[in-house]
Amino acid sequence: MIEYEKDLNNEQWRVIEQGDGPCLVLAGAGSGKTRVITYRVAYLLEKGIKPENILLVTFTNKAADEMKKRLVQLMASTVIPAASGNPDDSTGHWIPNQVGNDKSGNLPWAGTFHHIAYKILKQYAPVLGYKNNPALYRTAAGGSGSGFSVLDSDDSESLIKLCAKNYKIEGESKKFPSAKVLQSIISYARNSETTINDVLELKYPQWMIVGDQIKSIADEYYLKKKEANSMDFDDLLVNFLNLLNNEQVLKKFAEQFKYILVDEYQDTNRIQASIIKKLASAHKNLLVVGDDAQSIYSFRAADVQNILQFAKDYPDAKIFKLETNYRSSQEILQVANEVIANNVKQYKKELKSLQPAGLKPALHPQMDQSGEAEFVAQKILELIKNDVPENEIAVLFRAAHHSQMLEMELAKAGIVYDYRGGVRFFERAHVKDVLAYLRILHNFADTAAWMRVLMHEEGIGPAAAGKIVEALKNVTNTEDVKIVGQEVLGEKARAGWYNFVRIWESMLGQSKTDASGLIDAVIGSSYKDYLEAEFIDSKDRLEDLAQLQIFAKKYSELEQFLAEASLQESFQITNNQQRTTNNSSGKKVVLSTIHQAKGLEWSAVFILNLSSGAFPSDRALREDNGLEEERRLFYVAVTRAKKHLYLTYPMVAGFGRQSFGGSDGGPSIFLGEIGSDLLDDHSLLSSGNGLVLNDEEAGVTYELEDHRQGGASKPLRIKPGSFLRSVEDL
DNA sequence: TTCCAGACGTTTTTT
DNA sequence: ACGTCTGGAA
Repeated sequence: MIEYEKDLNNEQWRVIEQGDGPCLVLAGAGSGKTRVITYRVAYLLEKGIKPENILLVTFTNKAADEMKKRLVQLMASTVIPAASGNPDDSTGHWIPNQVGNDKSGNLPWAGTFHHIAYKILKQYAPVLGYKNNPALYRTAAGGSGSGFSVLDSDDSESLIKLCAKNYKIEGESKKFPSAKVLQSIISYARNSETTINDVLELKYPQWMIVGDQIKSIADEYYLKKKEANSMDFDDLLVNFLNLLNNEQVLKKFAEQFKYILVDEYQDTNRIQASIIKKLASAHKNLLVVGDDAQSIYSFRAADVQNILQFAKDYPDAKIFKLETNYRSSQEILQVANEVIANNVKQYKKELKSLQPAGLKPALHPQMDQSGEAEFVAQKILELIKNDVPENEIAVLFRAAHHSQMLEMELAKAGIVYDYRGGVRFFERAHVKDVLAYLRILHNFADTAAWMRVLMHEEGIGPAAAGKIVEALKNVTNTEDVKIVGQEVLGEKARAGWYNFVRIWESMLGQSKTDASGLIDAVIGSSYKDYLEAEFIDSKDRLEDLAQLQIFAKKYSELEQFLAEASLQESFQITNNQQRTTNNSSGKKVVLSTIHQAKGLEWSAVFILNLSSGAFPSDRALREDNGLEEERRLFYVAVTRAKKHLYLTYPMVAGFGRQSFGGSDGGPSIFLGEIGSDLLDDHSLLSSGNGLVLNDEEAGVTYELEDHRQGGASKPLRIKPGSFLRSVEDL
C-alpha cells in the first residue's frame, strides 16, 4: 500500500484516488496543489501505468522542474511494481534516474506546452512542410528532424519589423504601431484563435484604421518565417494543433497518453485547450488543476473561460474543490477572501486555514518611495533579528522596476537579496549574439540570425545585410558562402564581410554538433574584440559566455541546445551576481514580481507600491476585465504569505514620473476593499521622510516636512485623528 | 548607407 | 531614467 497516504488530507486523497474520466480540481491558494499532482502521478505509476503513457503539462519550466524533482523524491521512498519502471533488482525499489533525463523512461513526459510541442514537432515538422536546405543541412546522427529554428520574441519582433517596413509608408496617417505592438497583436490573435480584427477591436481600437496593413504584415511575417524555416512560440502551439489534425499522428499520441494532467489550467489559452482536447480524445483521462482566482496571464491570451467552462466542455467531469489552506494564517486569508469577493466571474471558494490565529496584516503608508524602501529594509532587519530566516522573507511588486529604490536601500542596510526577473540569461544581447552564430550554422535559412550576425560588422547595416541574406538563398554549399559578400557589397561593407568570413571559417573548423566548441570559435574571434571595445562590463559579458559554454557542454546535439536556449529551459543561472553579495548562510531575501511569485510561499511577505496608478496599473485598467485581473494578482500576492504580511505604498508620487507607471498618489483601491477591522492600520503612525506622527497625543497639531518639488521643504499641518491616506488629505 | 547625437516615449506580466 | 527612434551629417 502507498506509504505517503499519511501526508494527505481527505480532500487531497479523494482527488488522487479518483477513477478514470475527465476531472477538474479547483485548488485554492496554498491547498497543496503541486503535491496533489505529483502524488497522483506517483499513484498512477504505482498502479502500473507506464511513464510514457502519462503526460504532465505545466505552465512554466520552473514548475515542470519542481514537479519532476518532487516526483523523484517521492518515488525514491516508495515501492513501485516492476511494470512501471526499473526496479532495483535486490530491493524492488524504484530507482529514479537523473531529473530531466526523460530518455530514461522512468519519468512521465513533463514540460510546458511549448516544450511538449517542440519535442513532437522536432520529429514531425517535415509533415507540415518545414525543412532545411537539404544541400547544406546534415545532422550527425542519422539526421532526423527538420532543423527548424525556434524564434524567441526578440527574433520574431525583428522579423516583423522587417515586414512592416513596406507597409508603414503606405499608411497616410503618420502613426503606425511599433514592431512590438504588431507582434503582440499578431501573437494574441493566434493564441486566442481569433482574427486580427477581433483583437484590434478588443484591445487596440486605436489601430483599427490600419487593420488591413496589419493583416498584410501578419501574412508576410508568416511567409518570412516559413522561408526562414523558423517557428516562433505561437507556431509551436499552432503547428502542434495542426499536426494533431492529421489522423495518424493524432491516433499515435491520443492513444499513447492514457493519462493527461494539466497544471495551472486557468492560465491556458484557447489553442492550448484545443490541444489538450485532442490529446485526451481517445482515453478521456484528463485531470486539470487550477484556481480561477489566480488567473493572471490574460495578456498572453490565457482565457479563464477554459476553467470556468470545463464542466461544459467535458459534461461527465468530476469536480473537486480543495479549500483547505495549509499556508497562511486565517487573518491573511480573510484579507484575500474579502478582496477577491469583489470579482464577479468566479467559482466561489472559501479558504479555510489550518494555521493557528496570527497577526493581522499591517498597512504602512509612507511619505514617498524612498520612505517606503527604508521602511521595508528596517522591517526586514527586525524580522531577521526575530529569527525569521532571510529566505523566508519576500518583497513582491507589480512591475519589475518598482524595486529599484528598494534595492539601493537593501544594499545600504547590508541585506542580501536575490532578485527574480530582470533580463533573463538567454535574452542578454551578447548571449543572443553568440547563439545567432550557431543558429546560422544549424539552420542556414535563419534570416533573423543572419541579420543579427551581419549587422555586427562595421559598414554593414540593414541594407547590406538584407542583400547578403537575399543572395544566400541561392547558395548551396558552405564554401560558396564566402564569396557571396564580394558579389553584392560595395567597397566599404566588404571589409566587414571579410571579417565575418573569418569567424565563419573558424566555426567550420569545429564539429557541427559540438555547441561548446562552436562557442569557443565565436569567443575566440573578433566578436571578443567587439565586446571589449564597446562595453564597460565586457568582463561580465564574457563571464556569461563562459557560463553558456558550460551549459552547452551538456548537449551532444546543436539542435537540442539551441531549442532549449530559445525556450529558456533547464538553465537557472544565479541571476545578476553583482546585485547580491555573499553571506555565509547563503540565505537570501527574495525580490520578485508577483507573476513570478506564483506558486511560492514565504513566512513574511511585503507588497510594495500599493498605490493607485501603480497597482492596479493604469495600463491594465484600460483593458477589458483589467480590474478583475489586477485583483486576482493582488490575491496571488497576499496568499503567498504564511505569517506576516505588510502592505505599503508611497503617499506622494516619485518626482518627474507622475504620469507614467508610477503611482499618482493615494492608496490602491484594493486597500479600500479590505475591511478596516482586518488590518493593523498604521496610516496615522507612519514614519517616513520627515514624517513623524503619533496619534496618541490627540489634540496636538503635528508638523511634517513636504519633500515634494525637491527643493525647499515646507511644513505641512495635519490634525491628529484625521484619516491620512494620501498627502492630498493634508 | 551608416553612424551619431539628441529627441522621444516608455514599461506589466512569460513561453 | 533608460533604451529606442529620428533626422541629419559623413
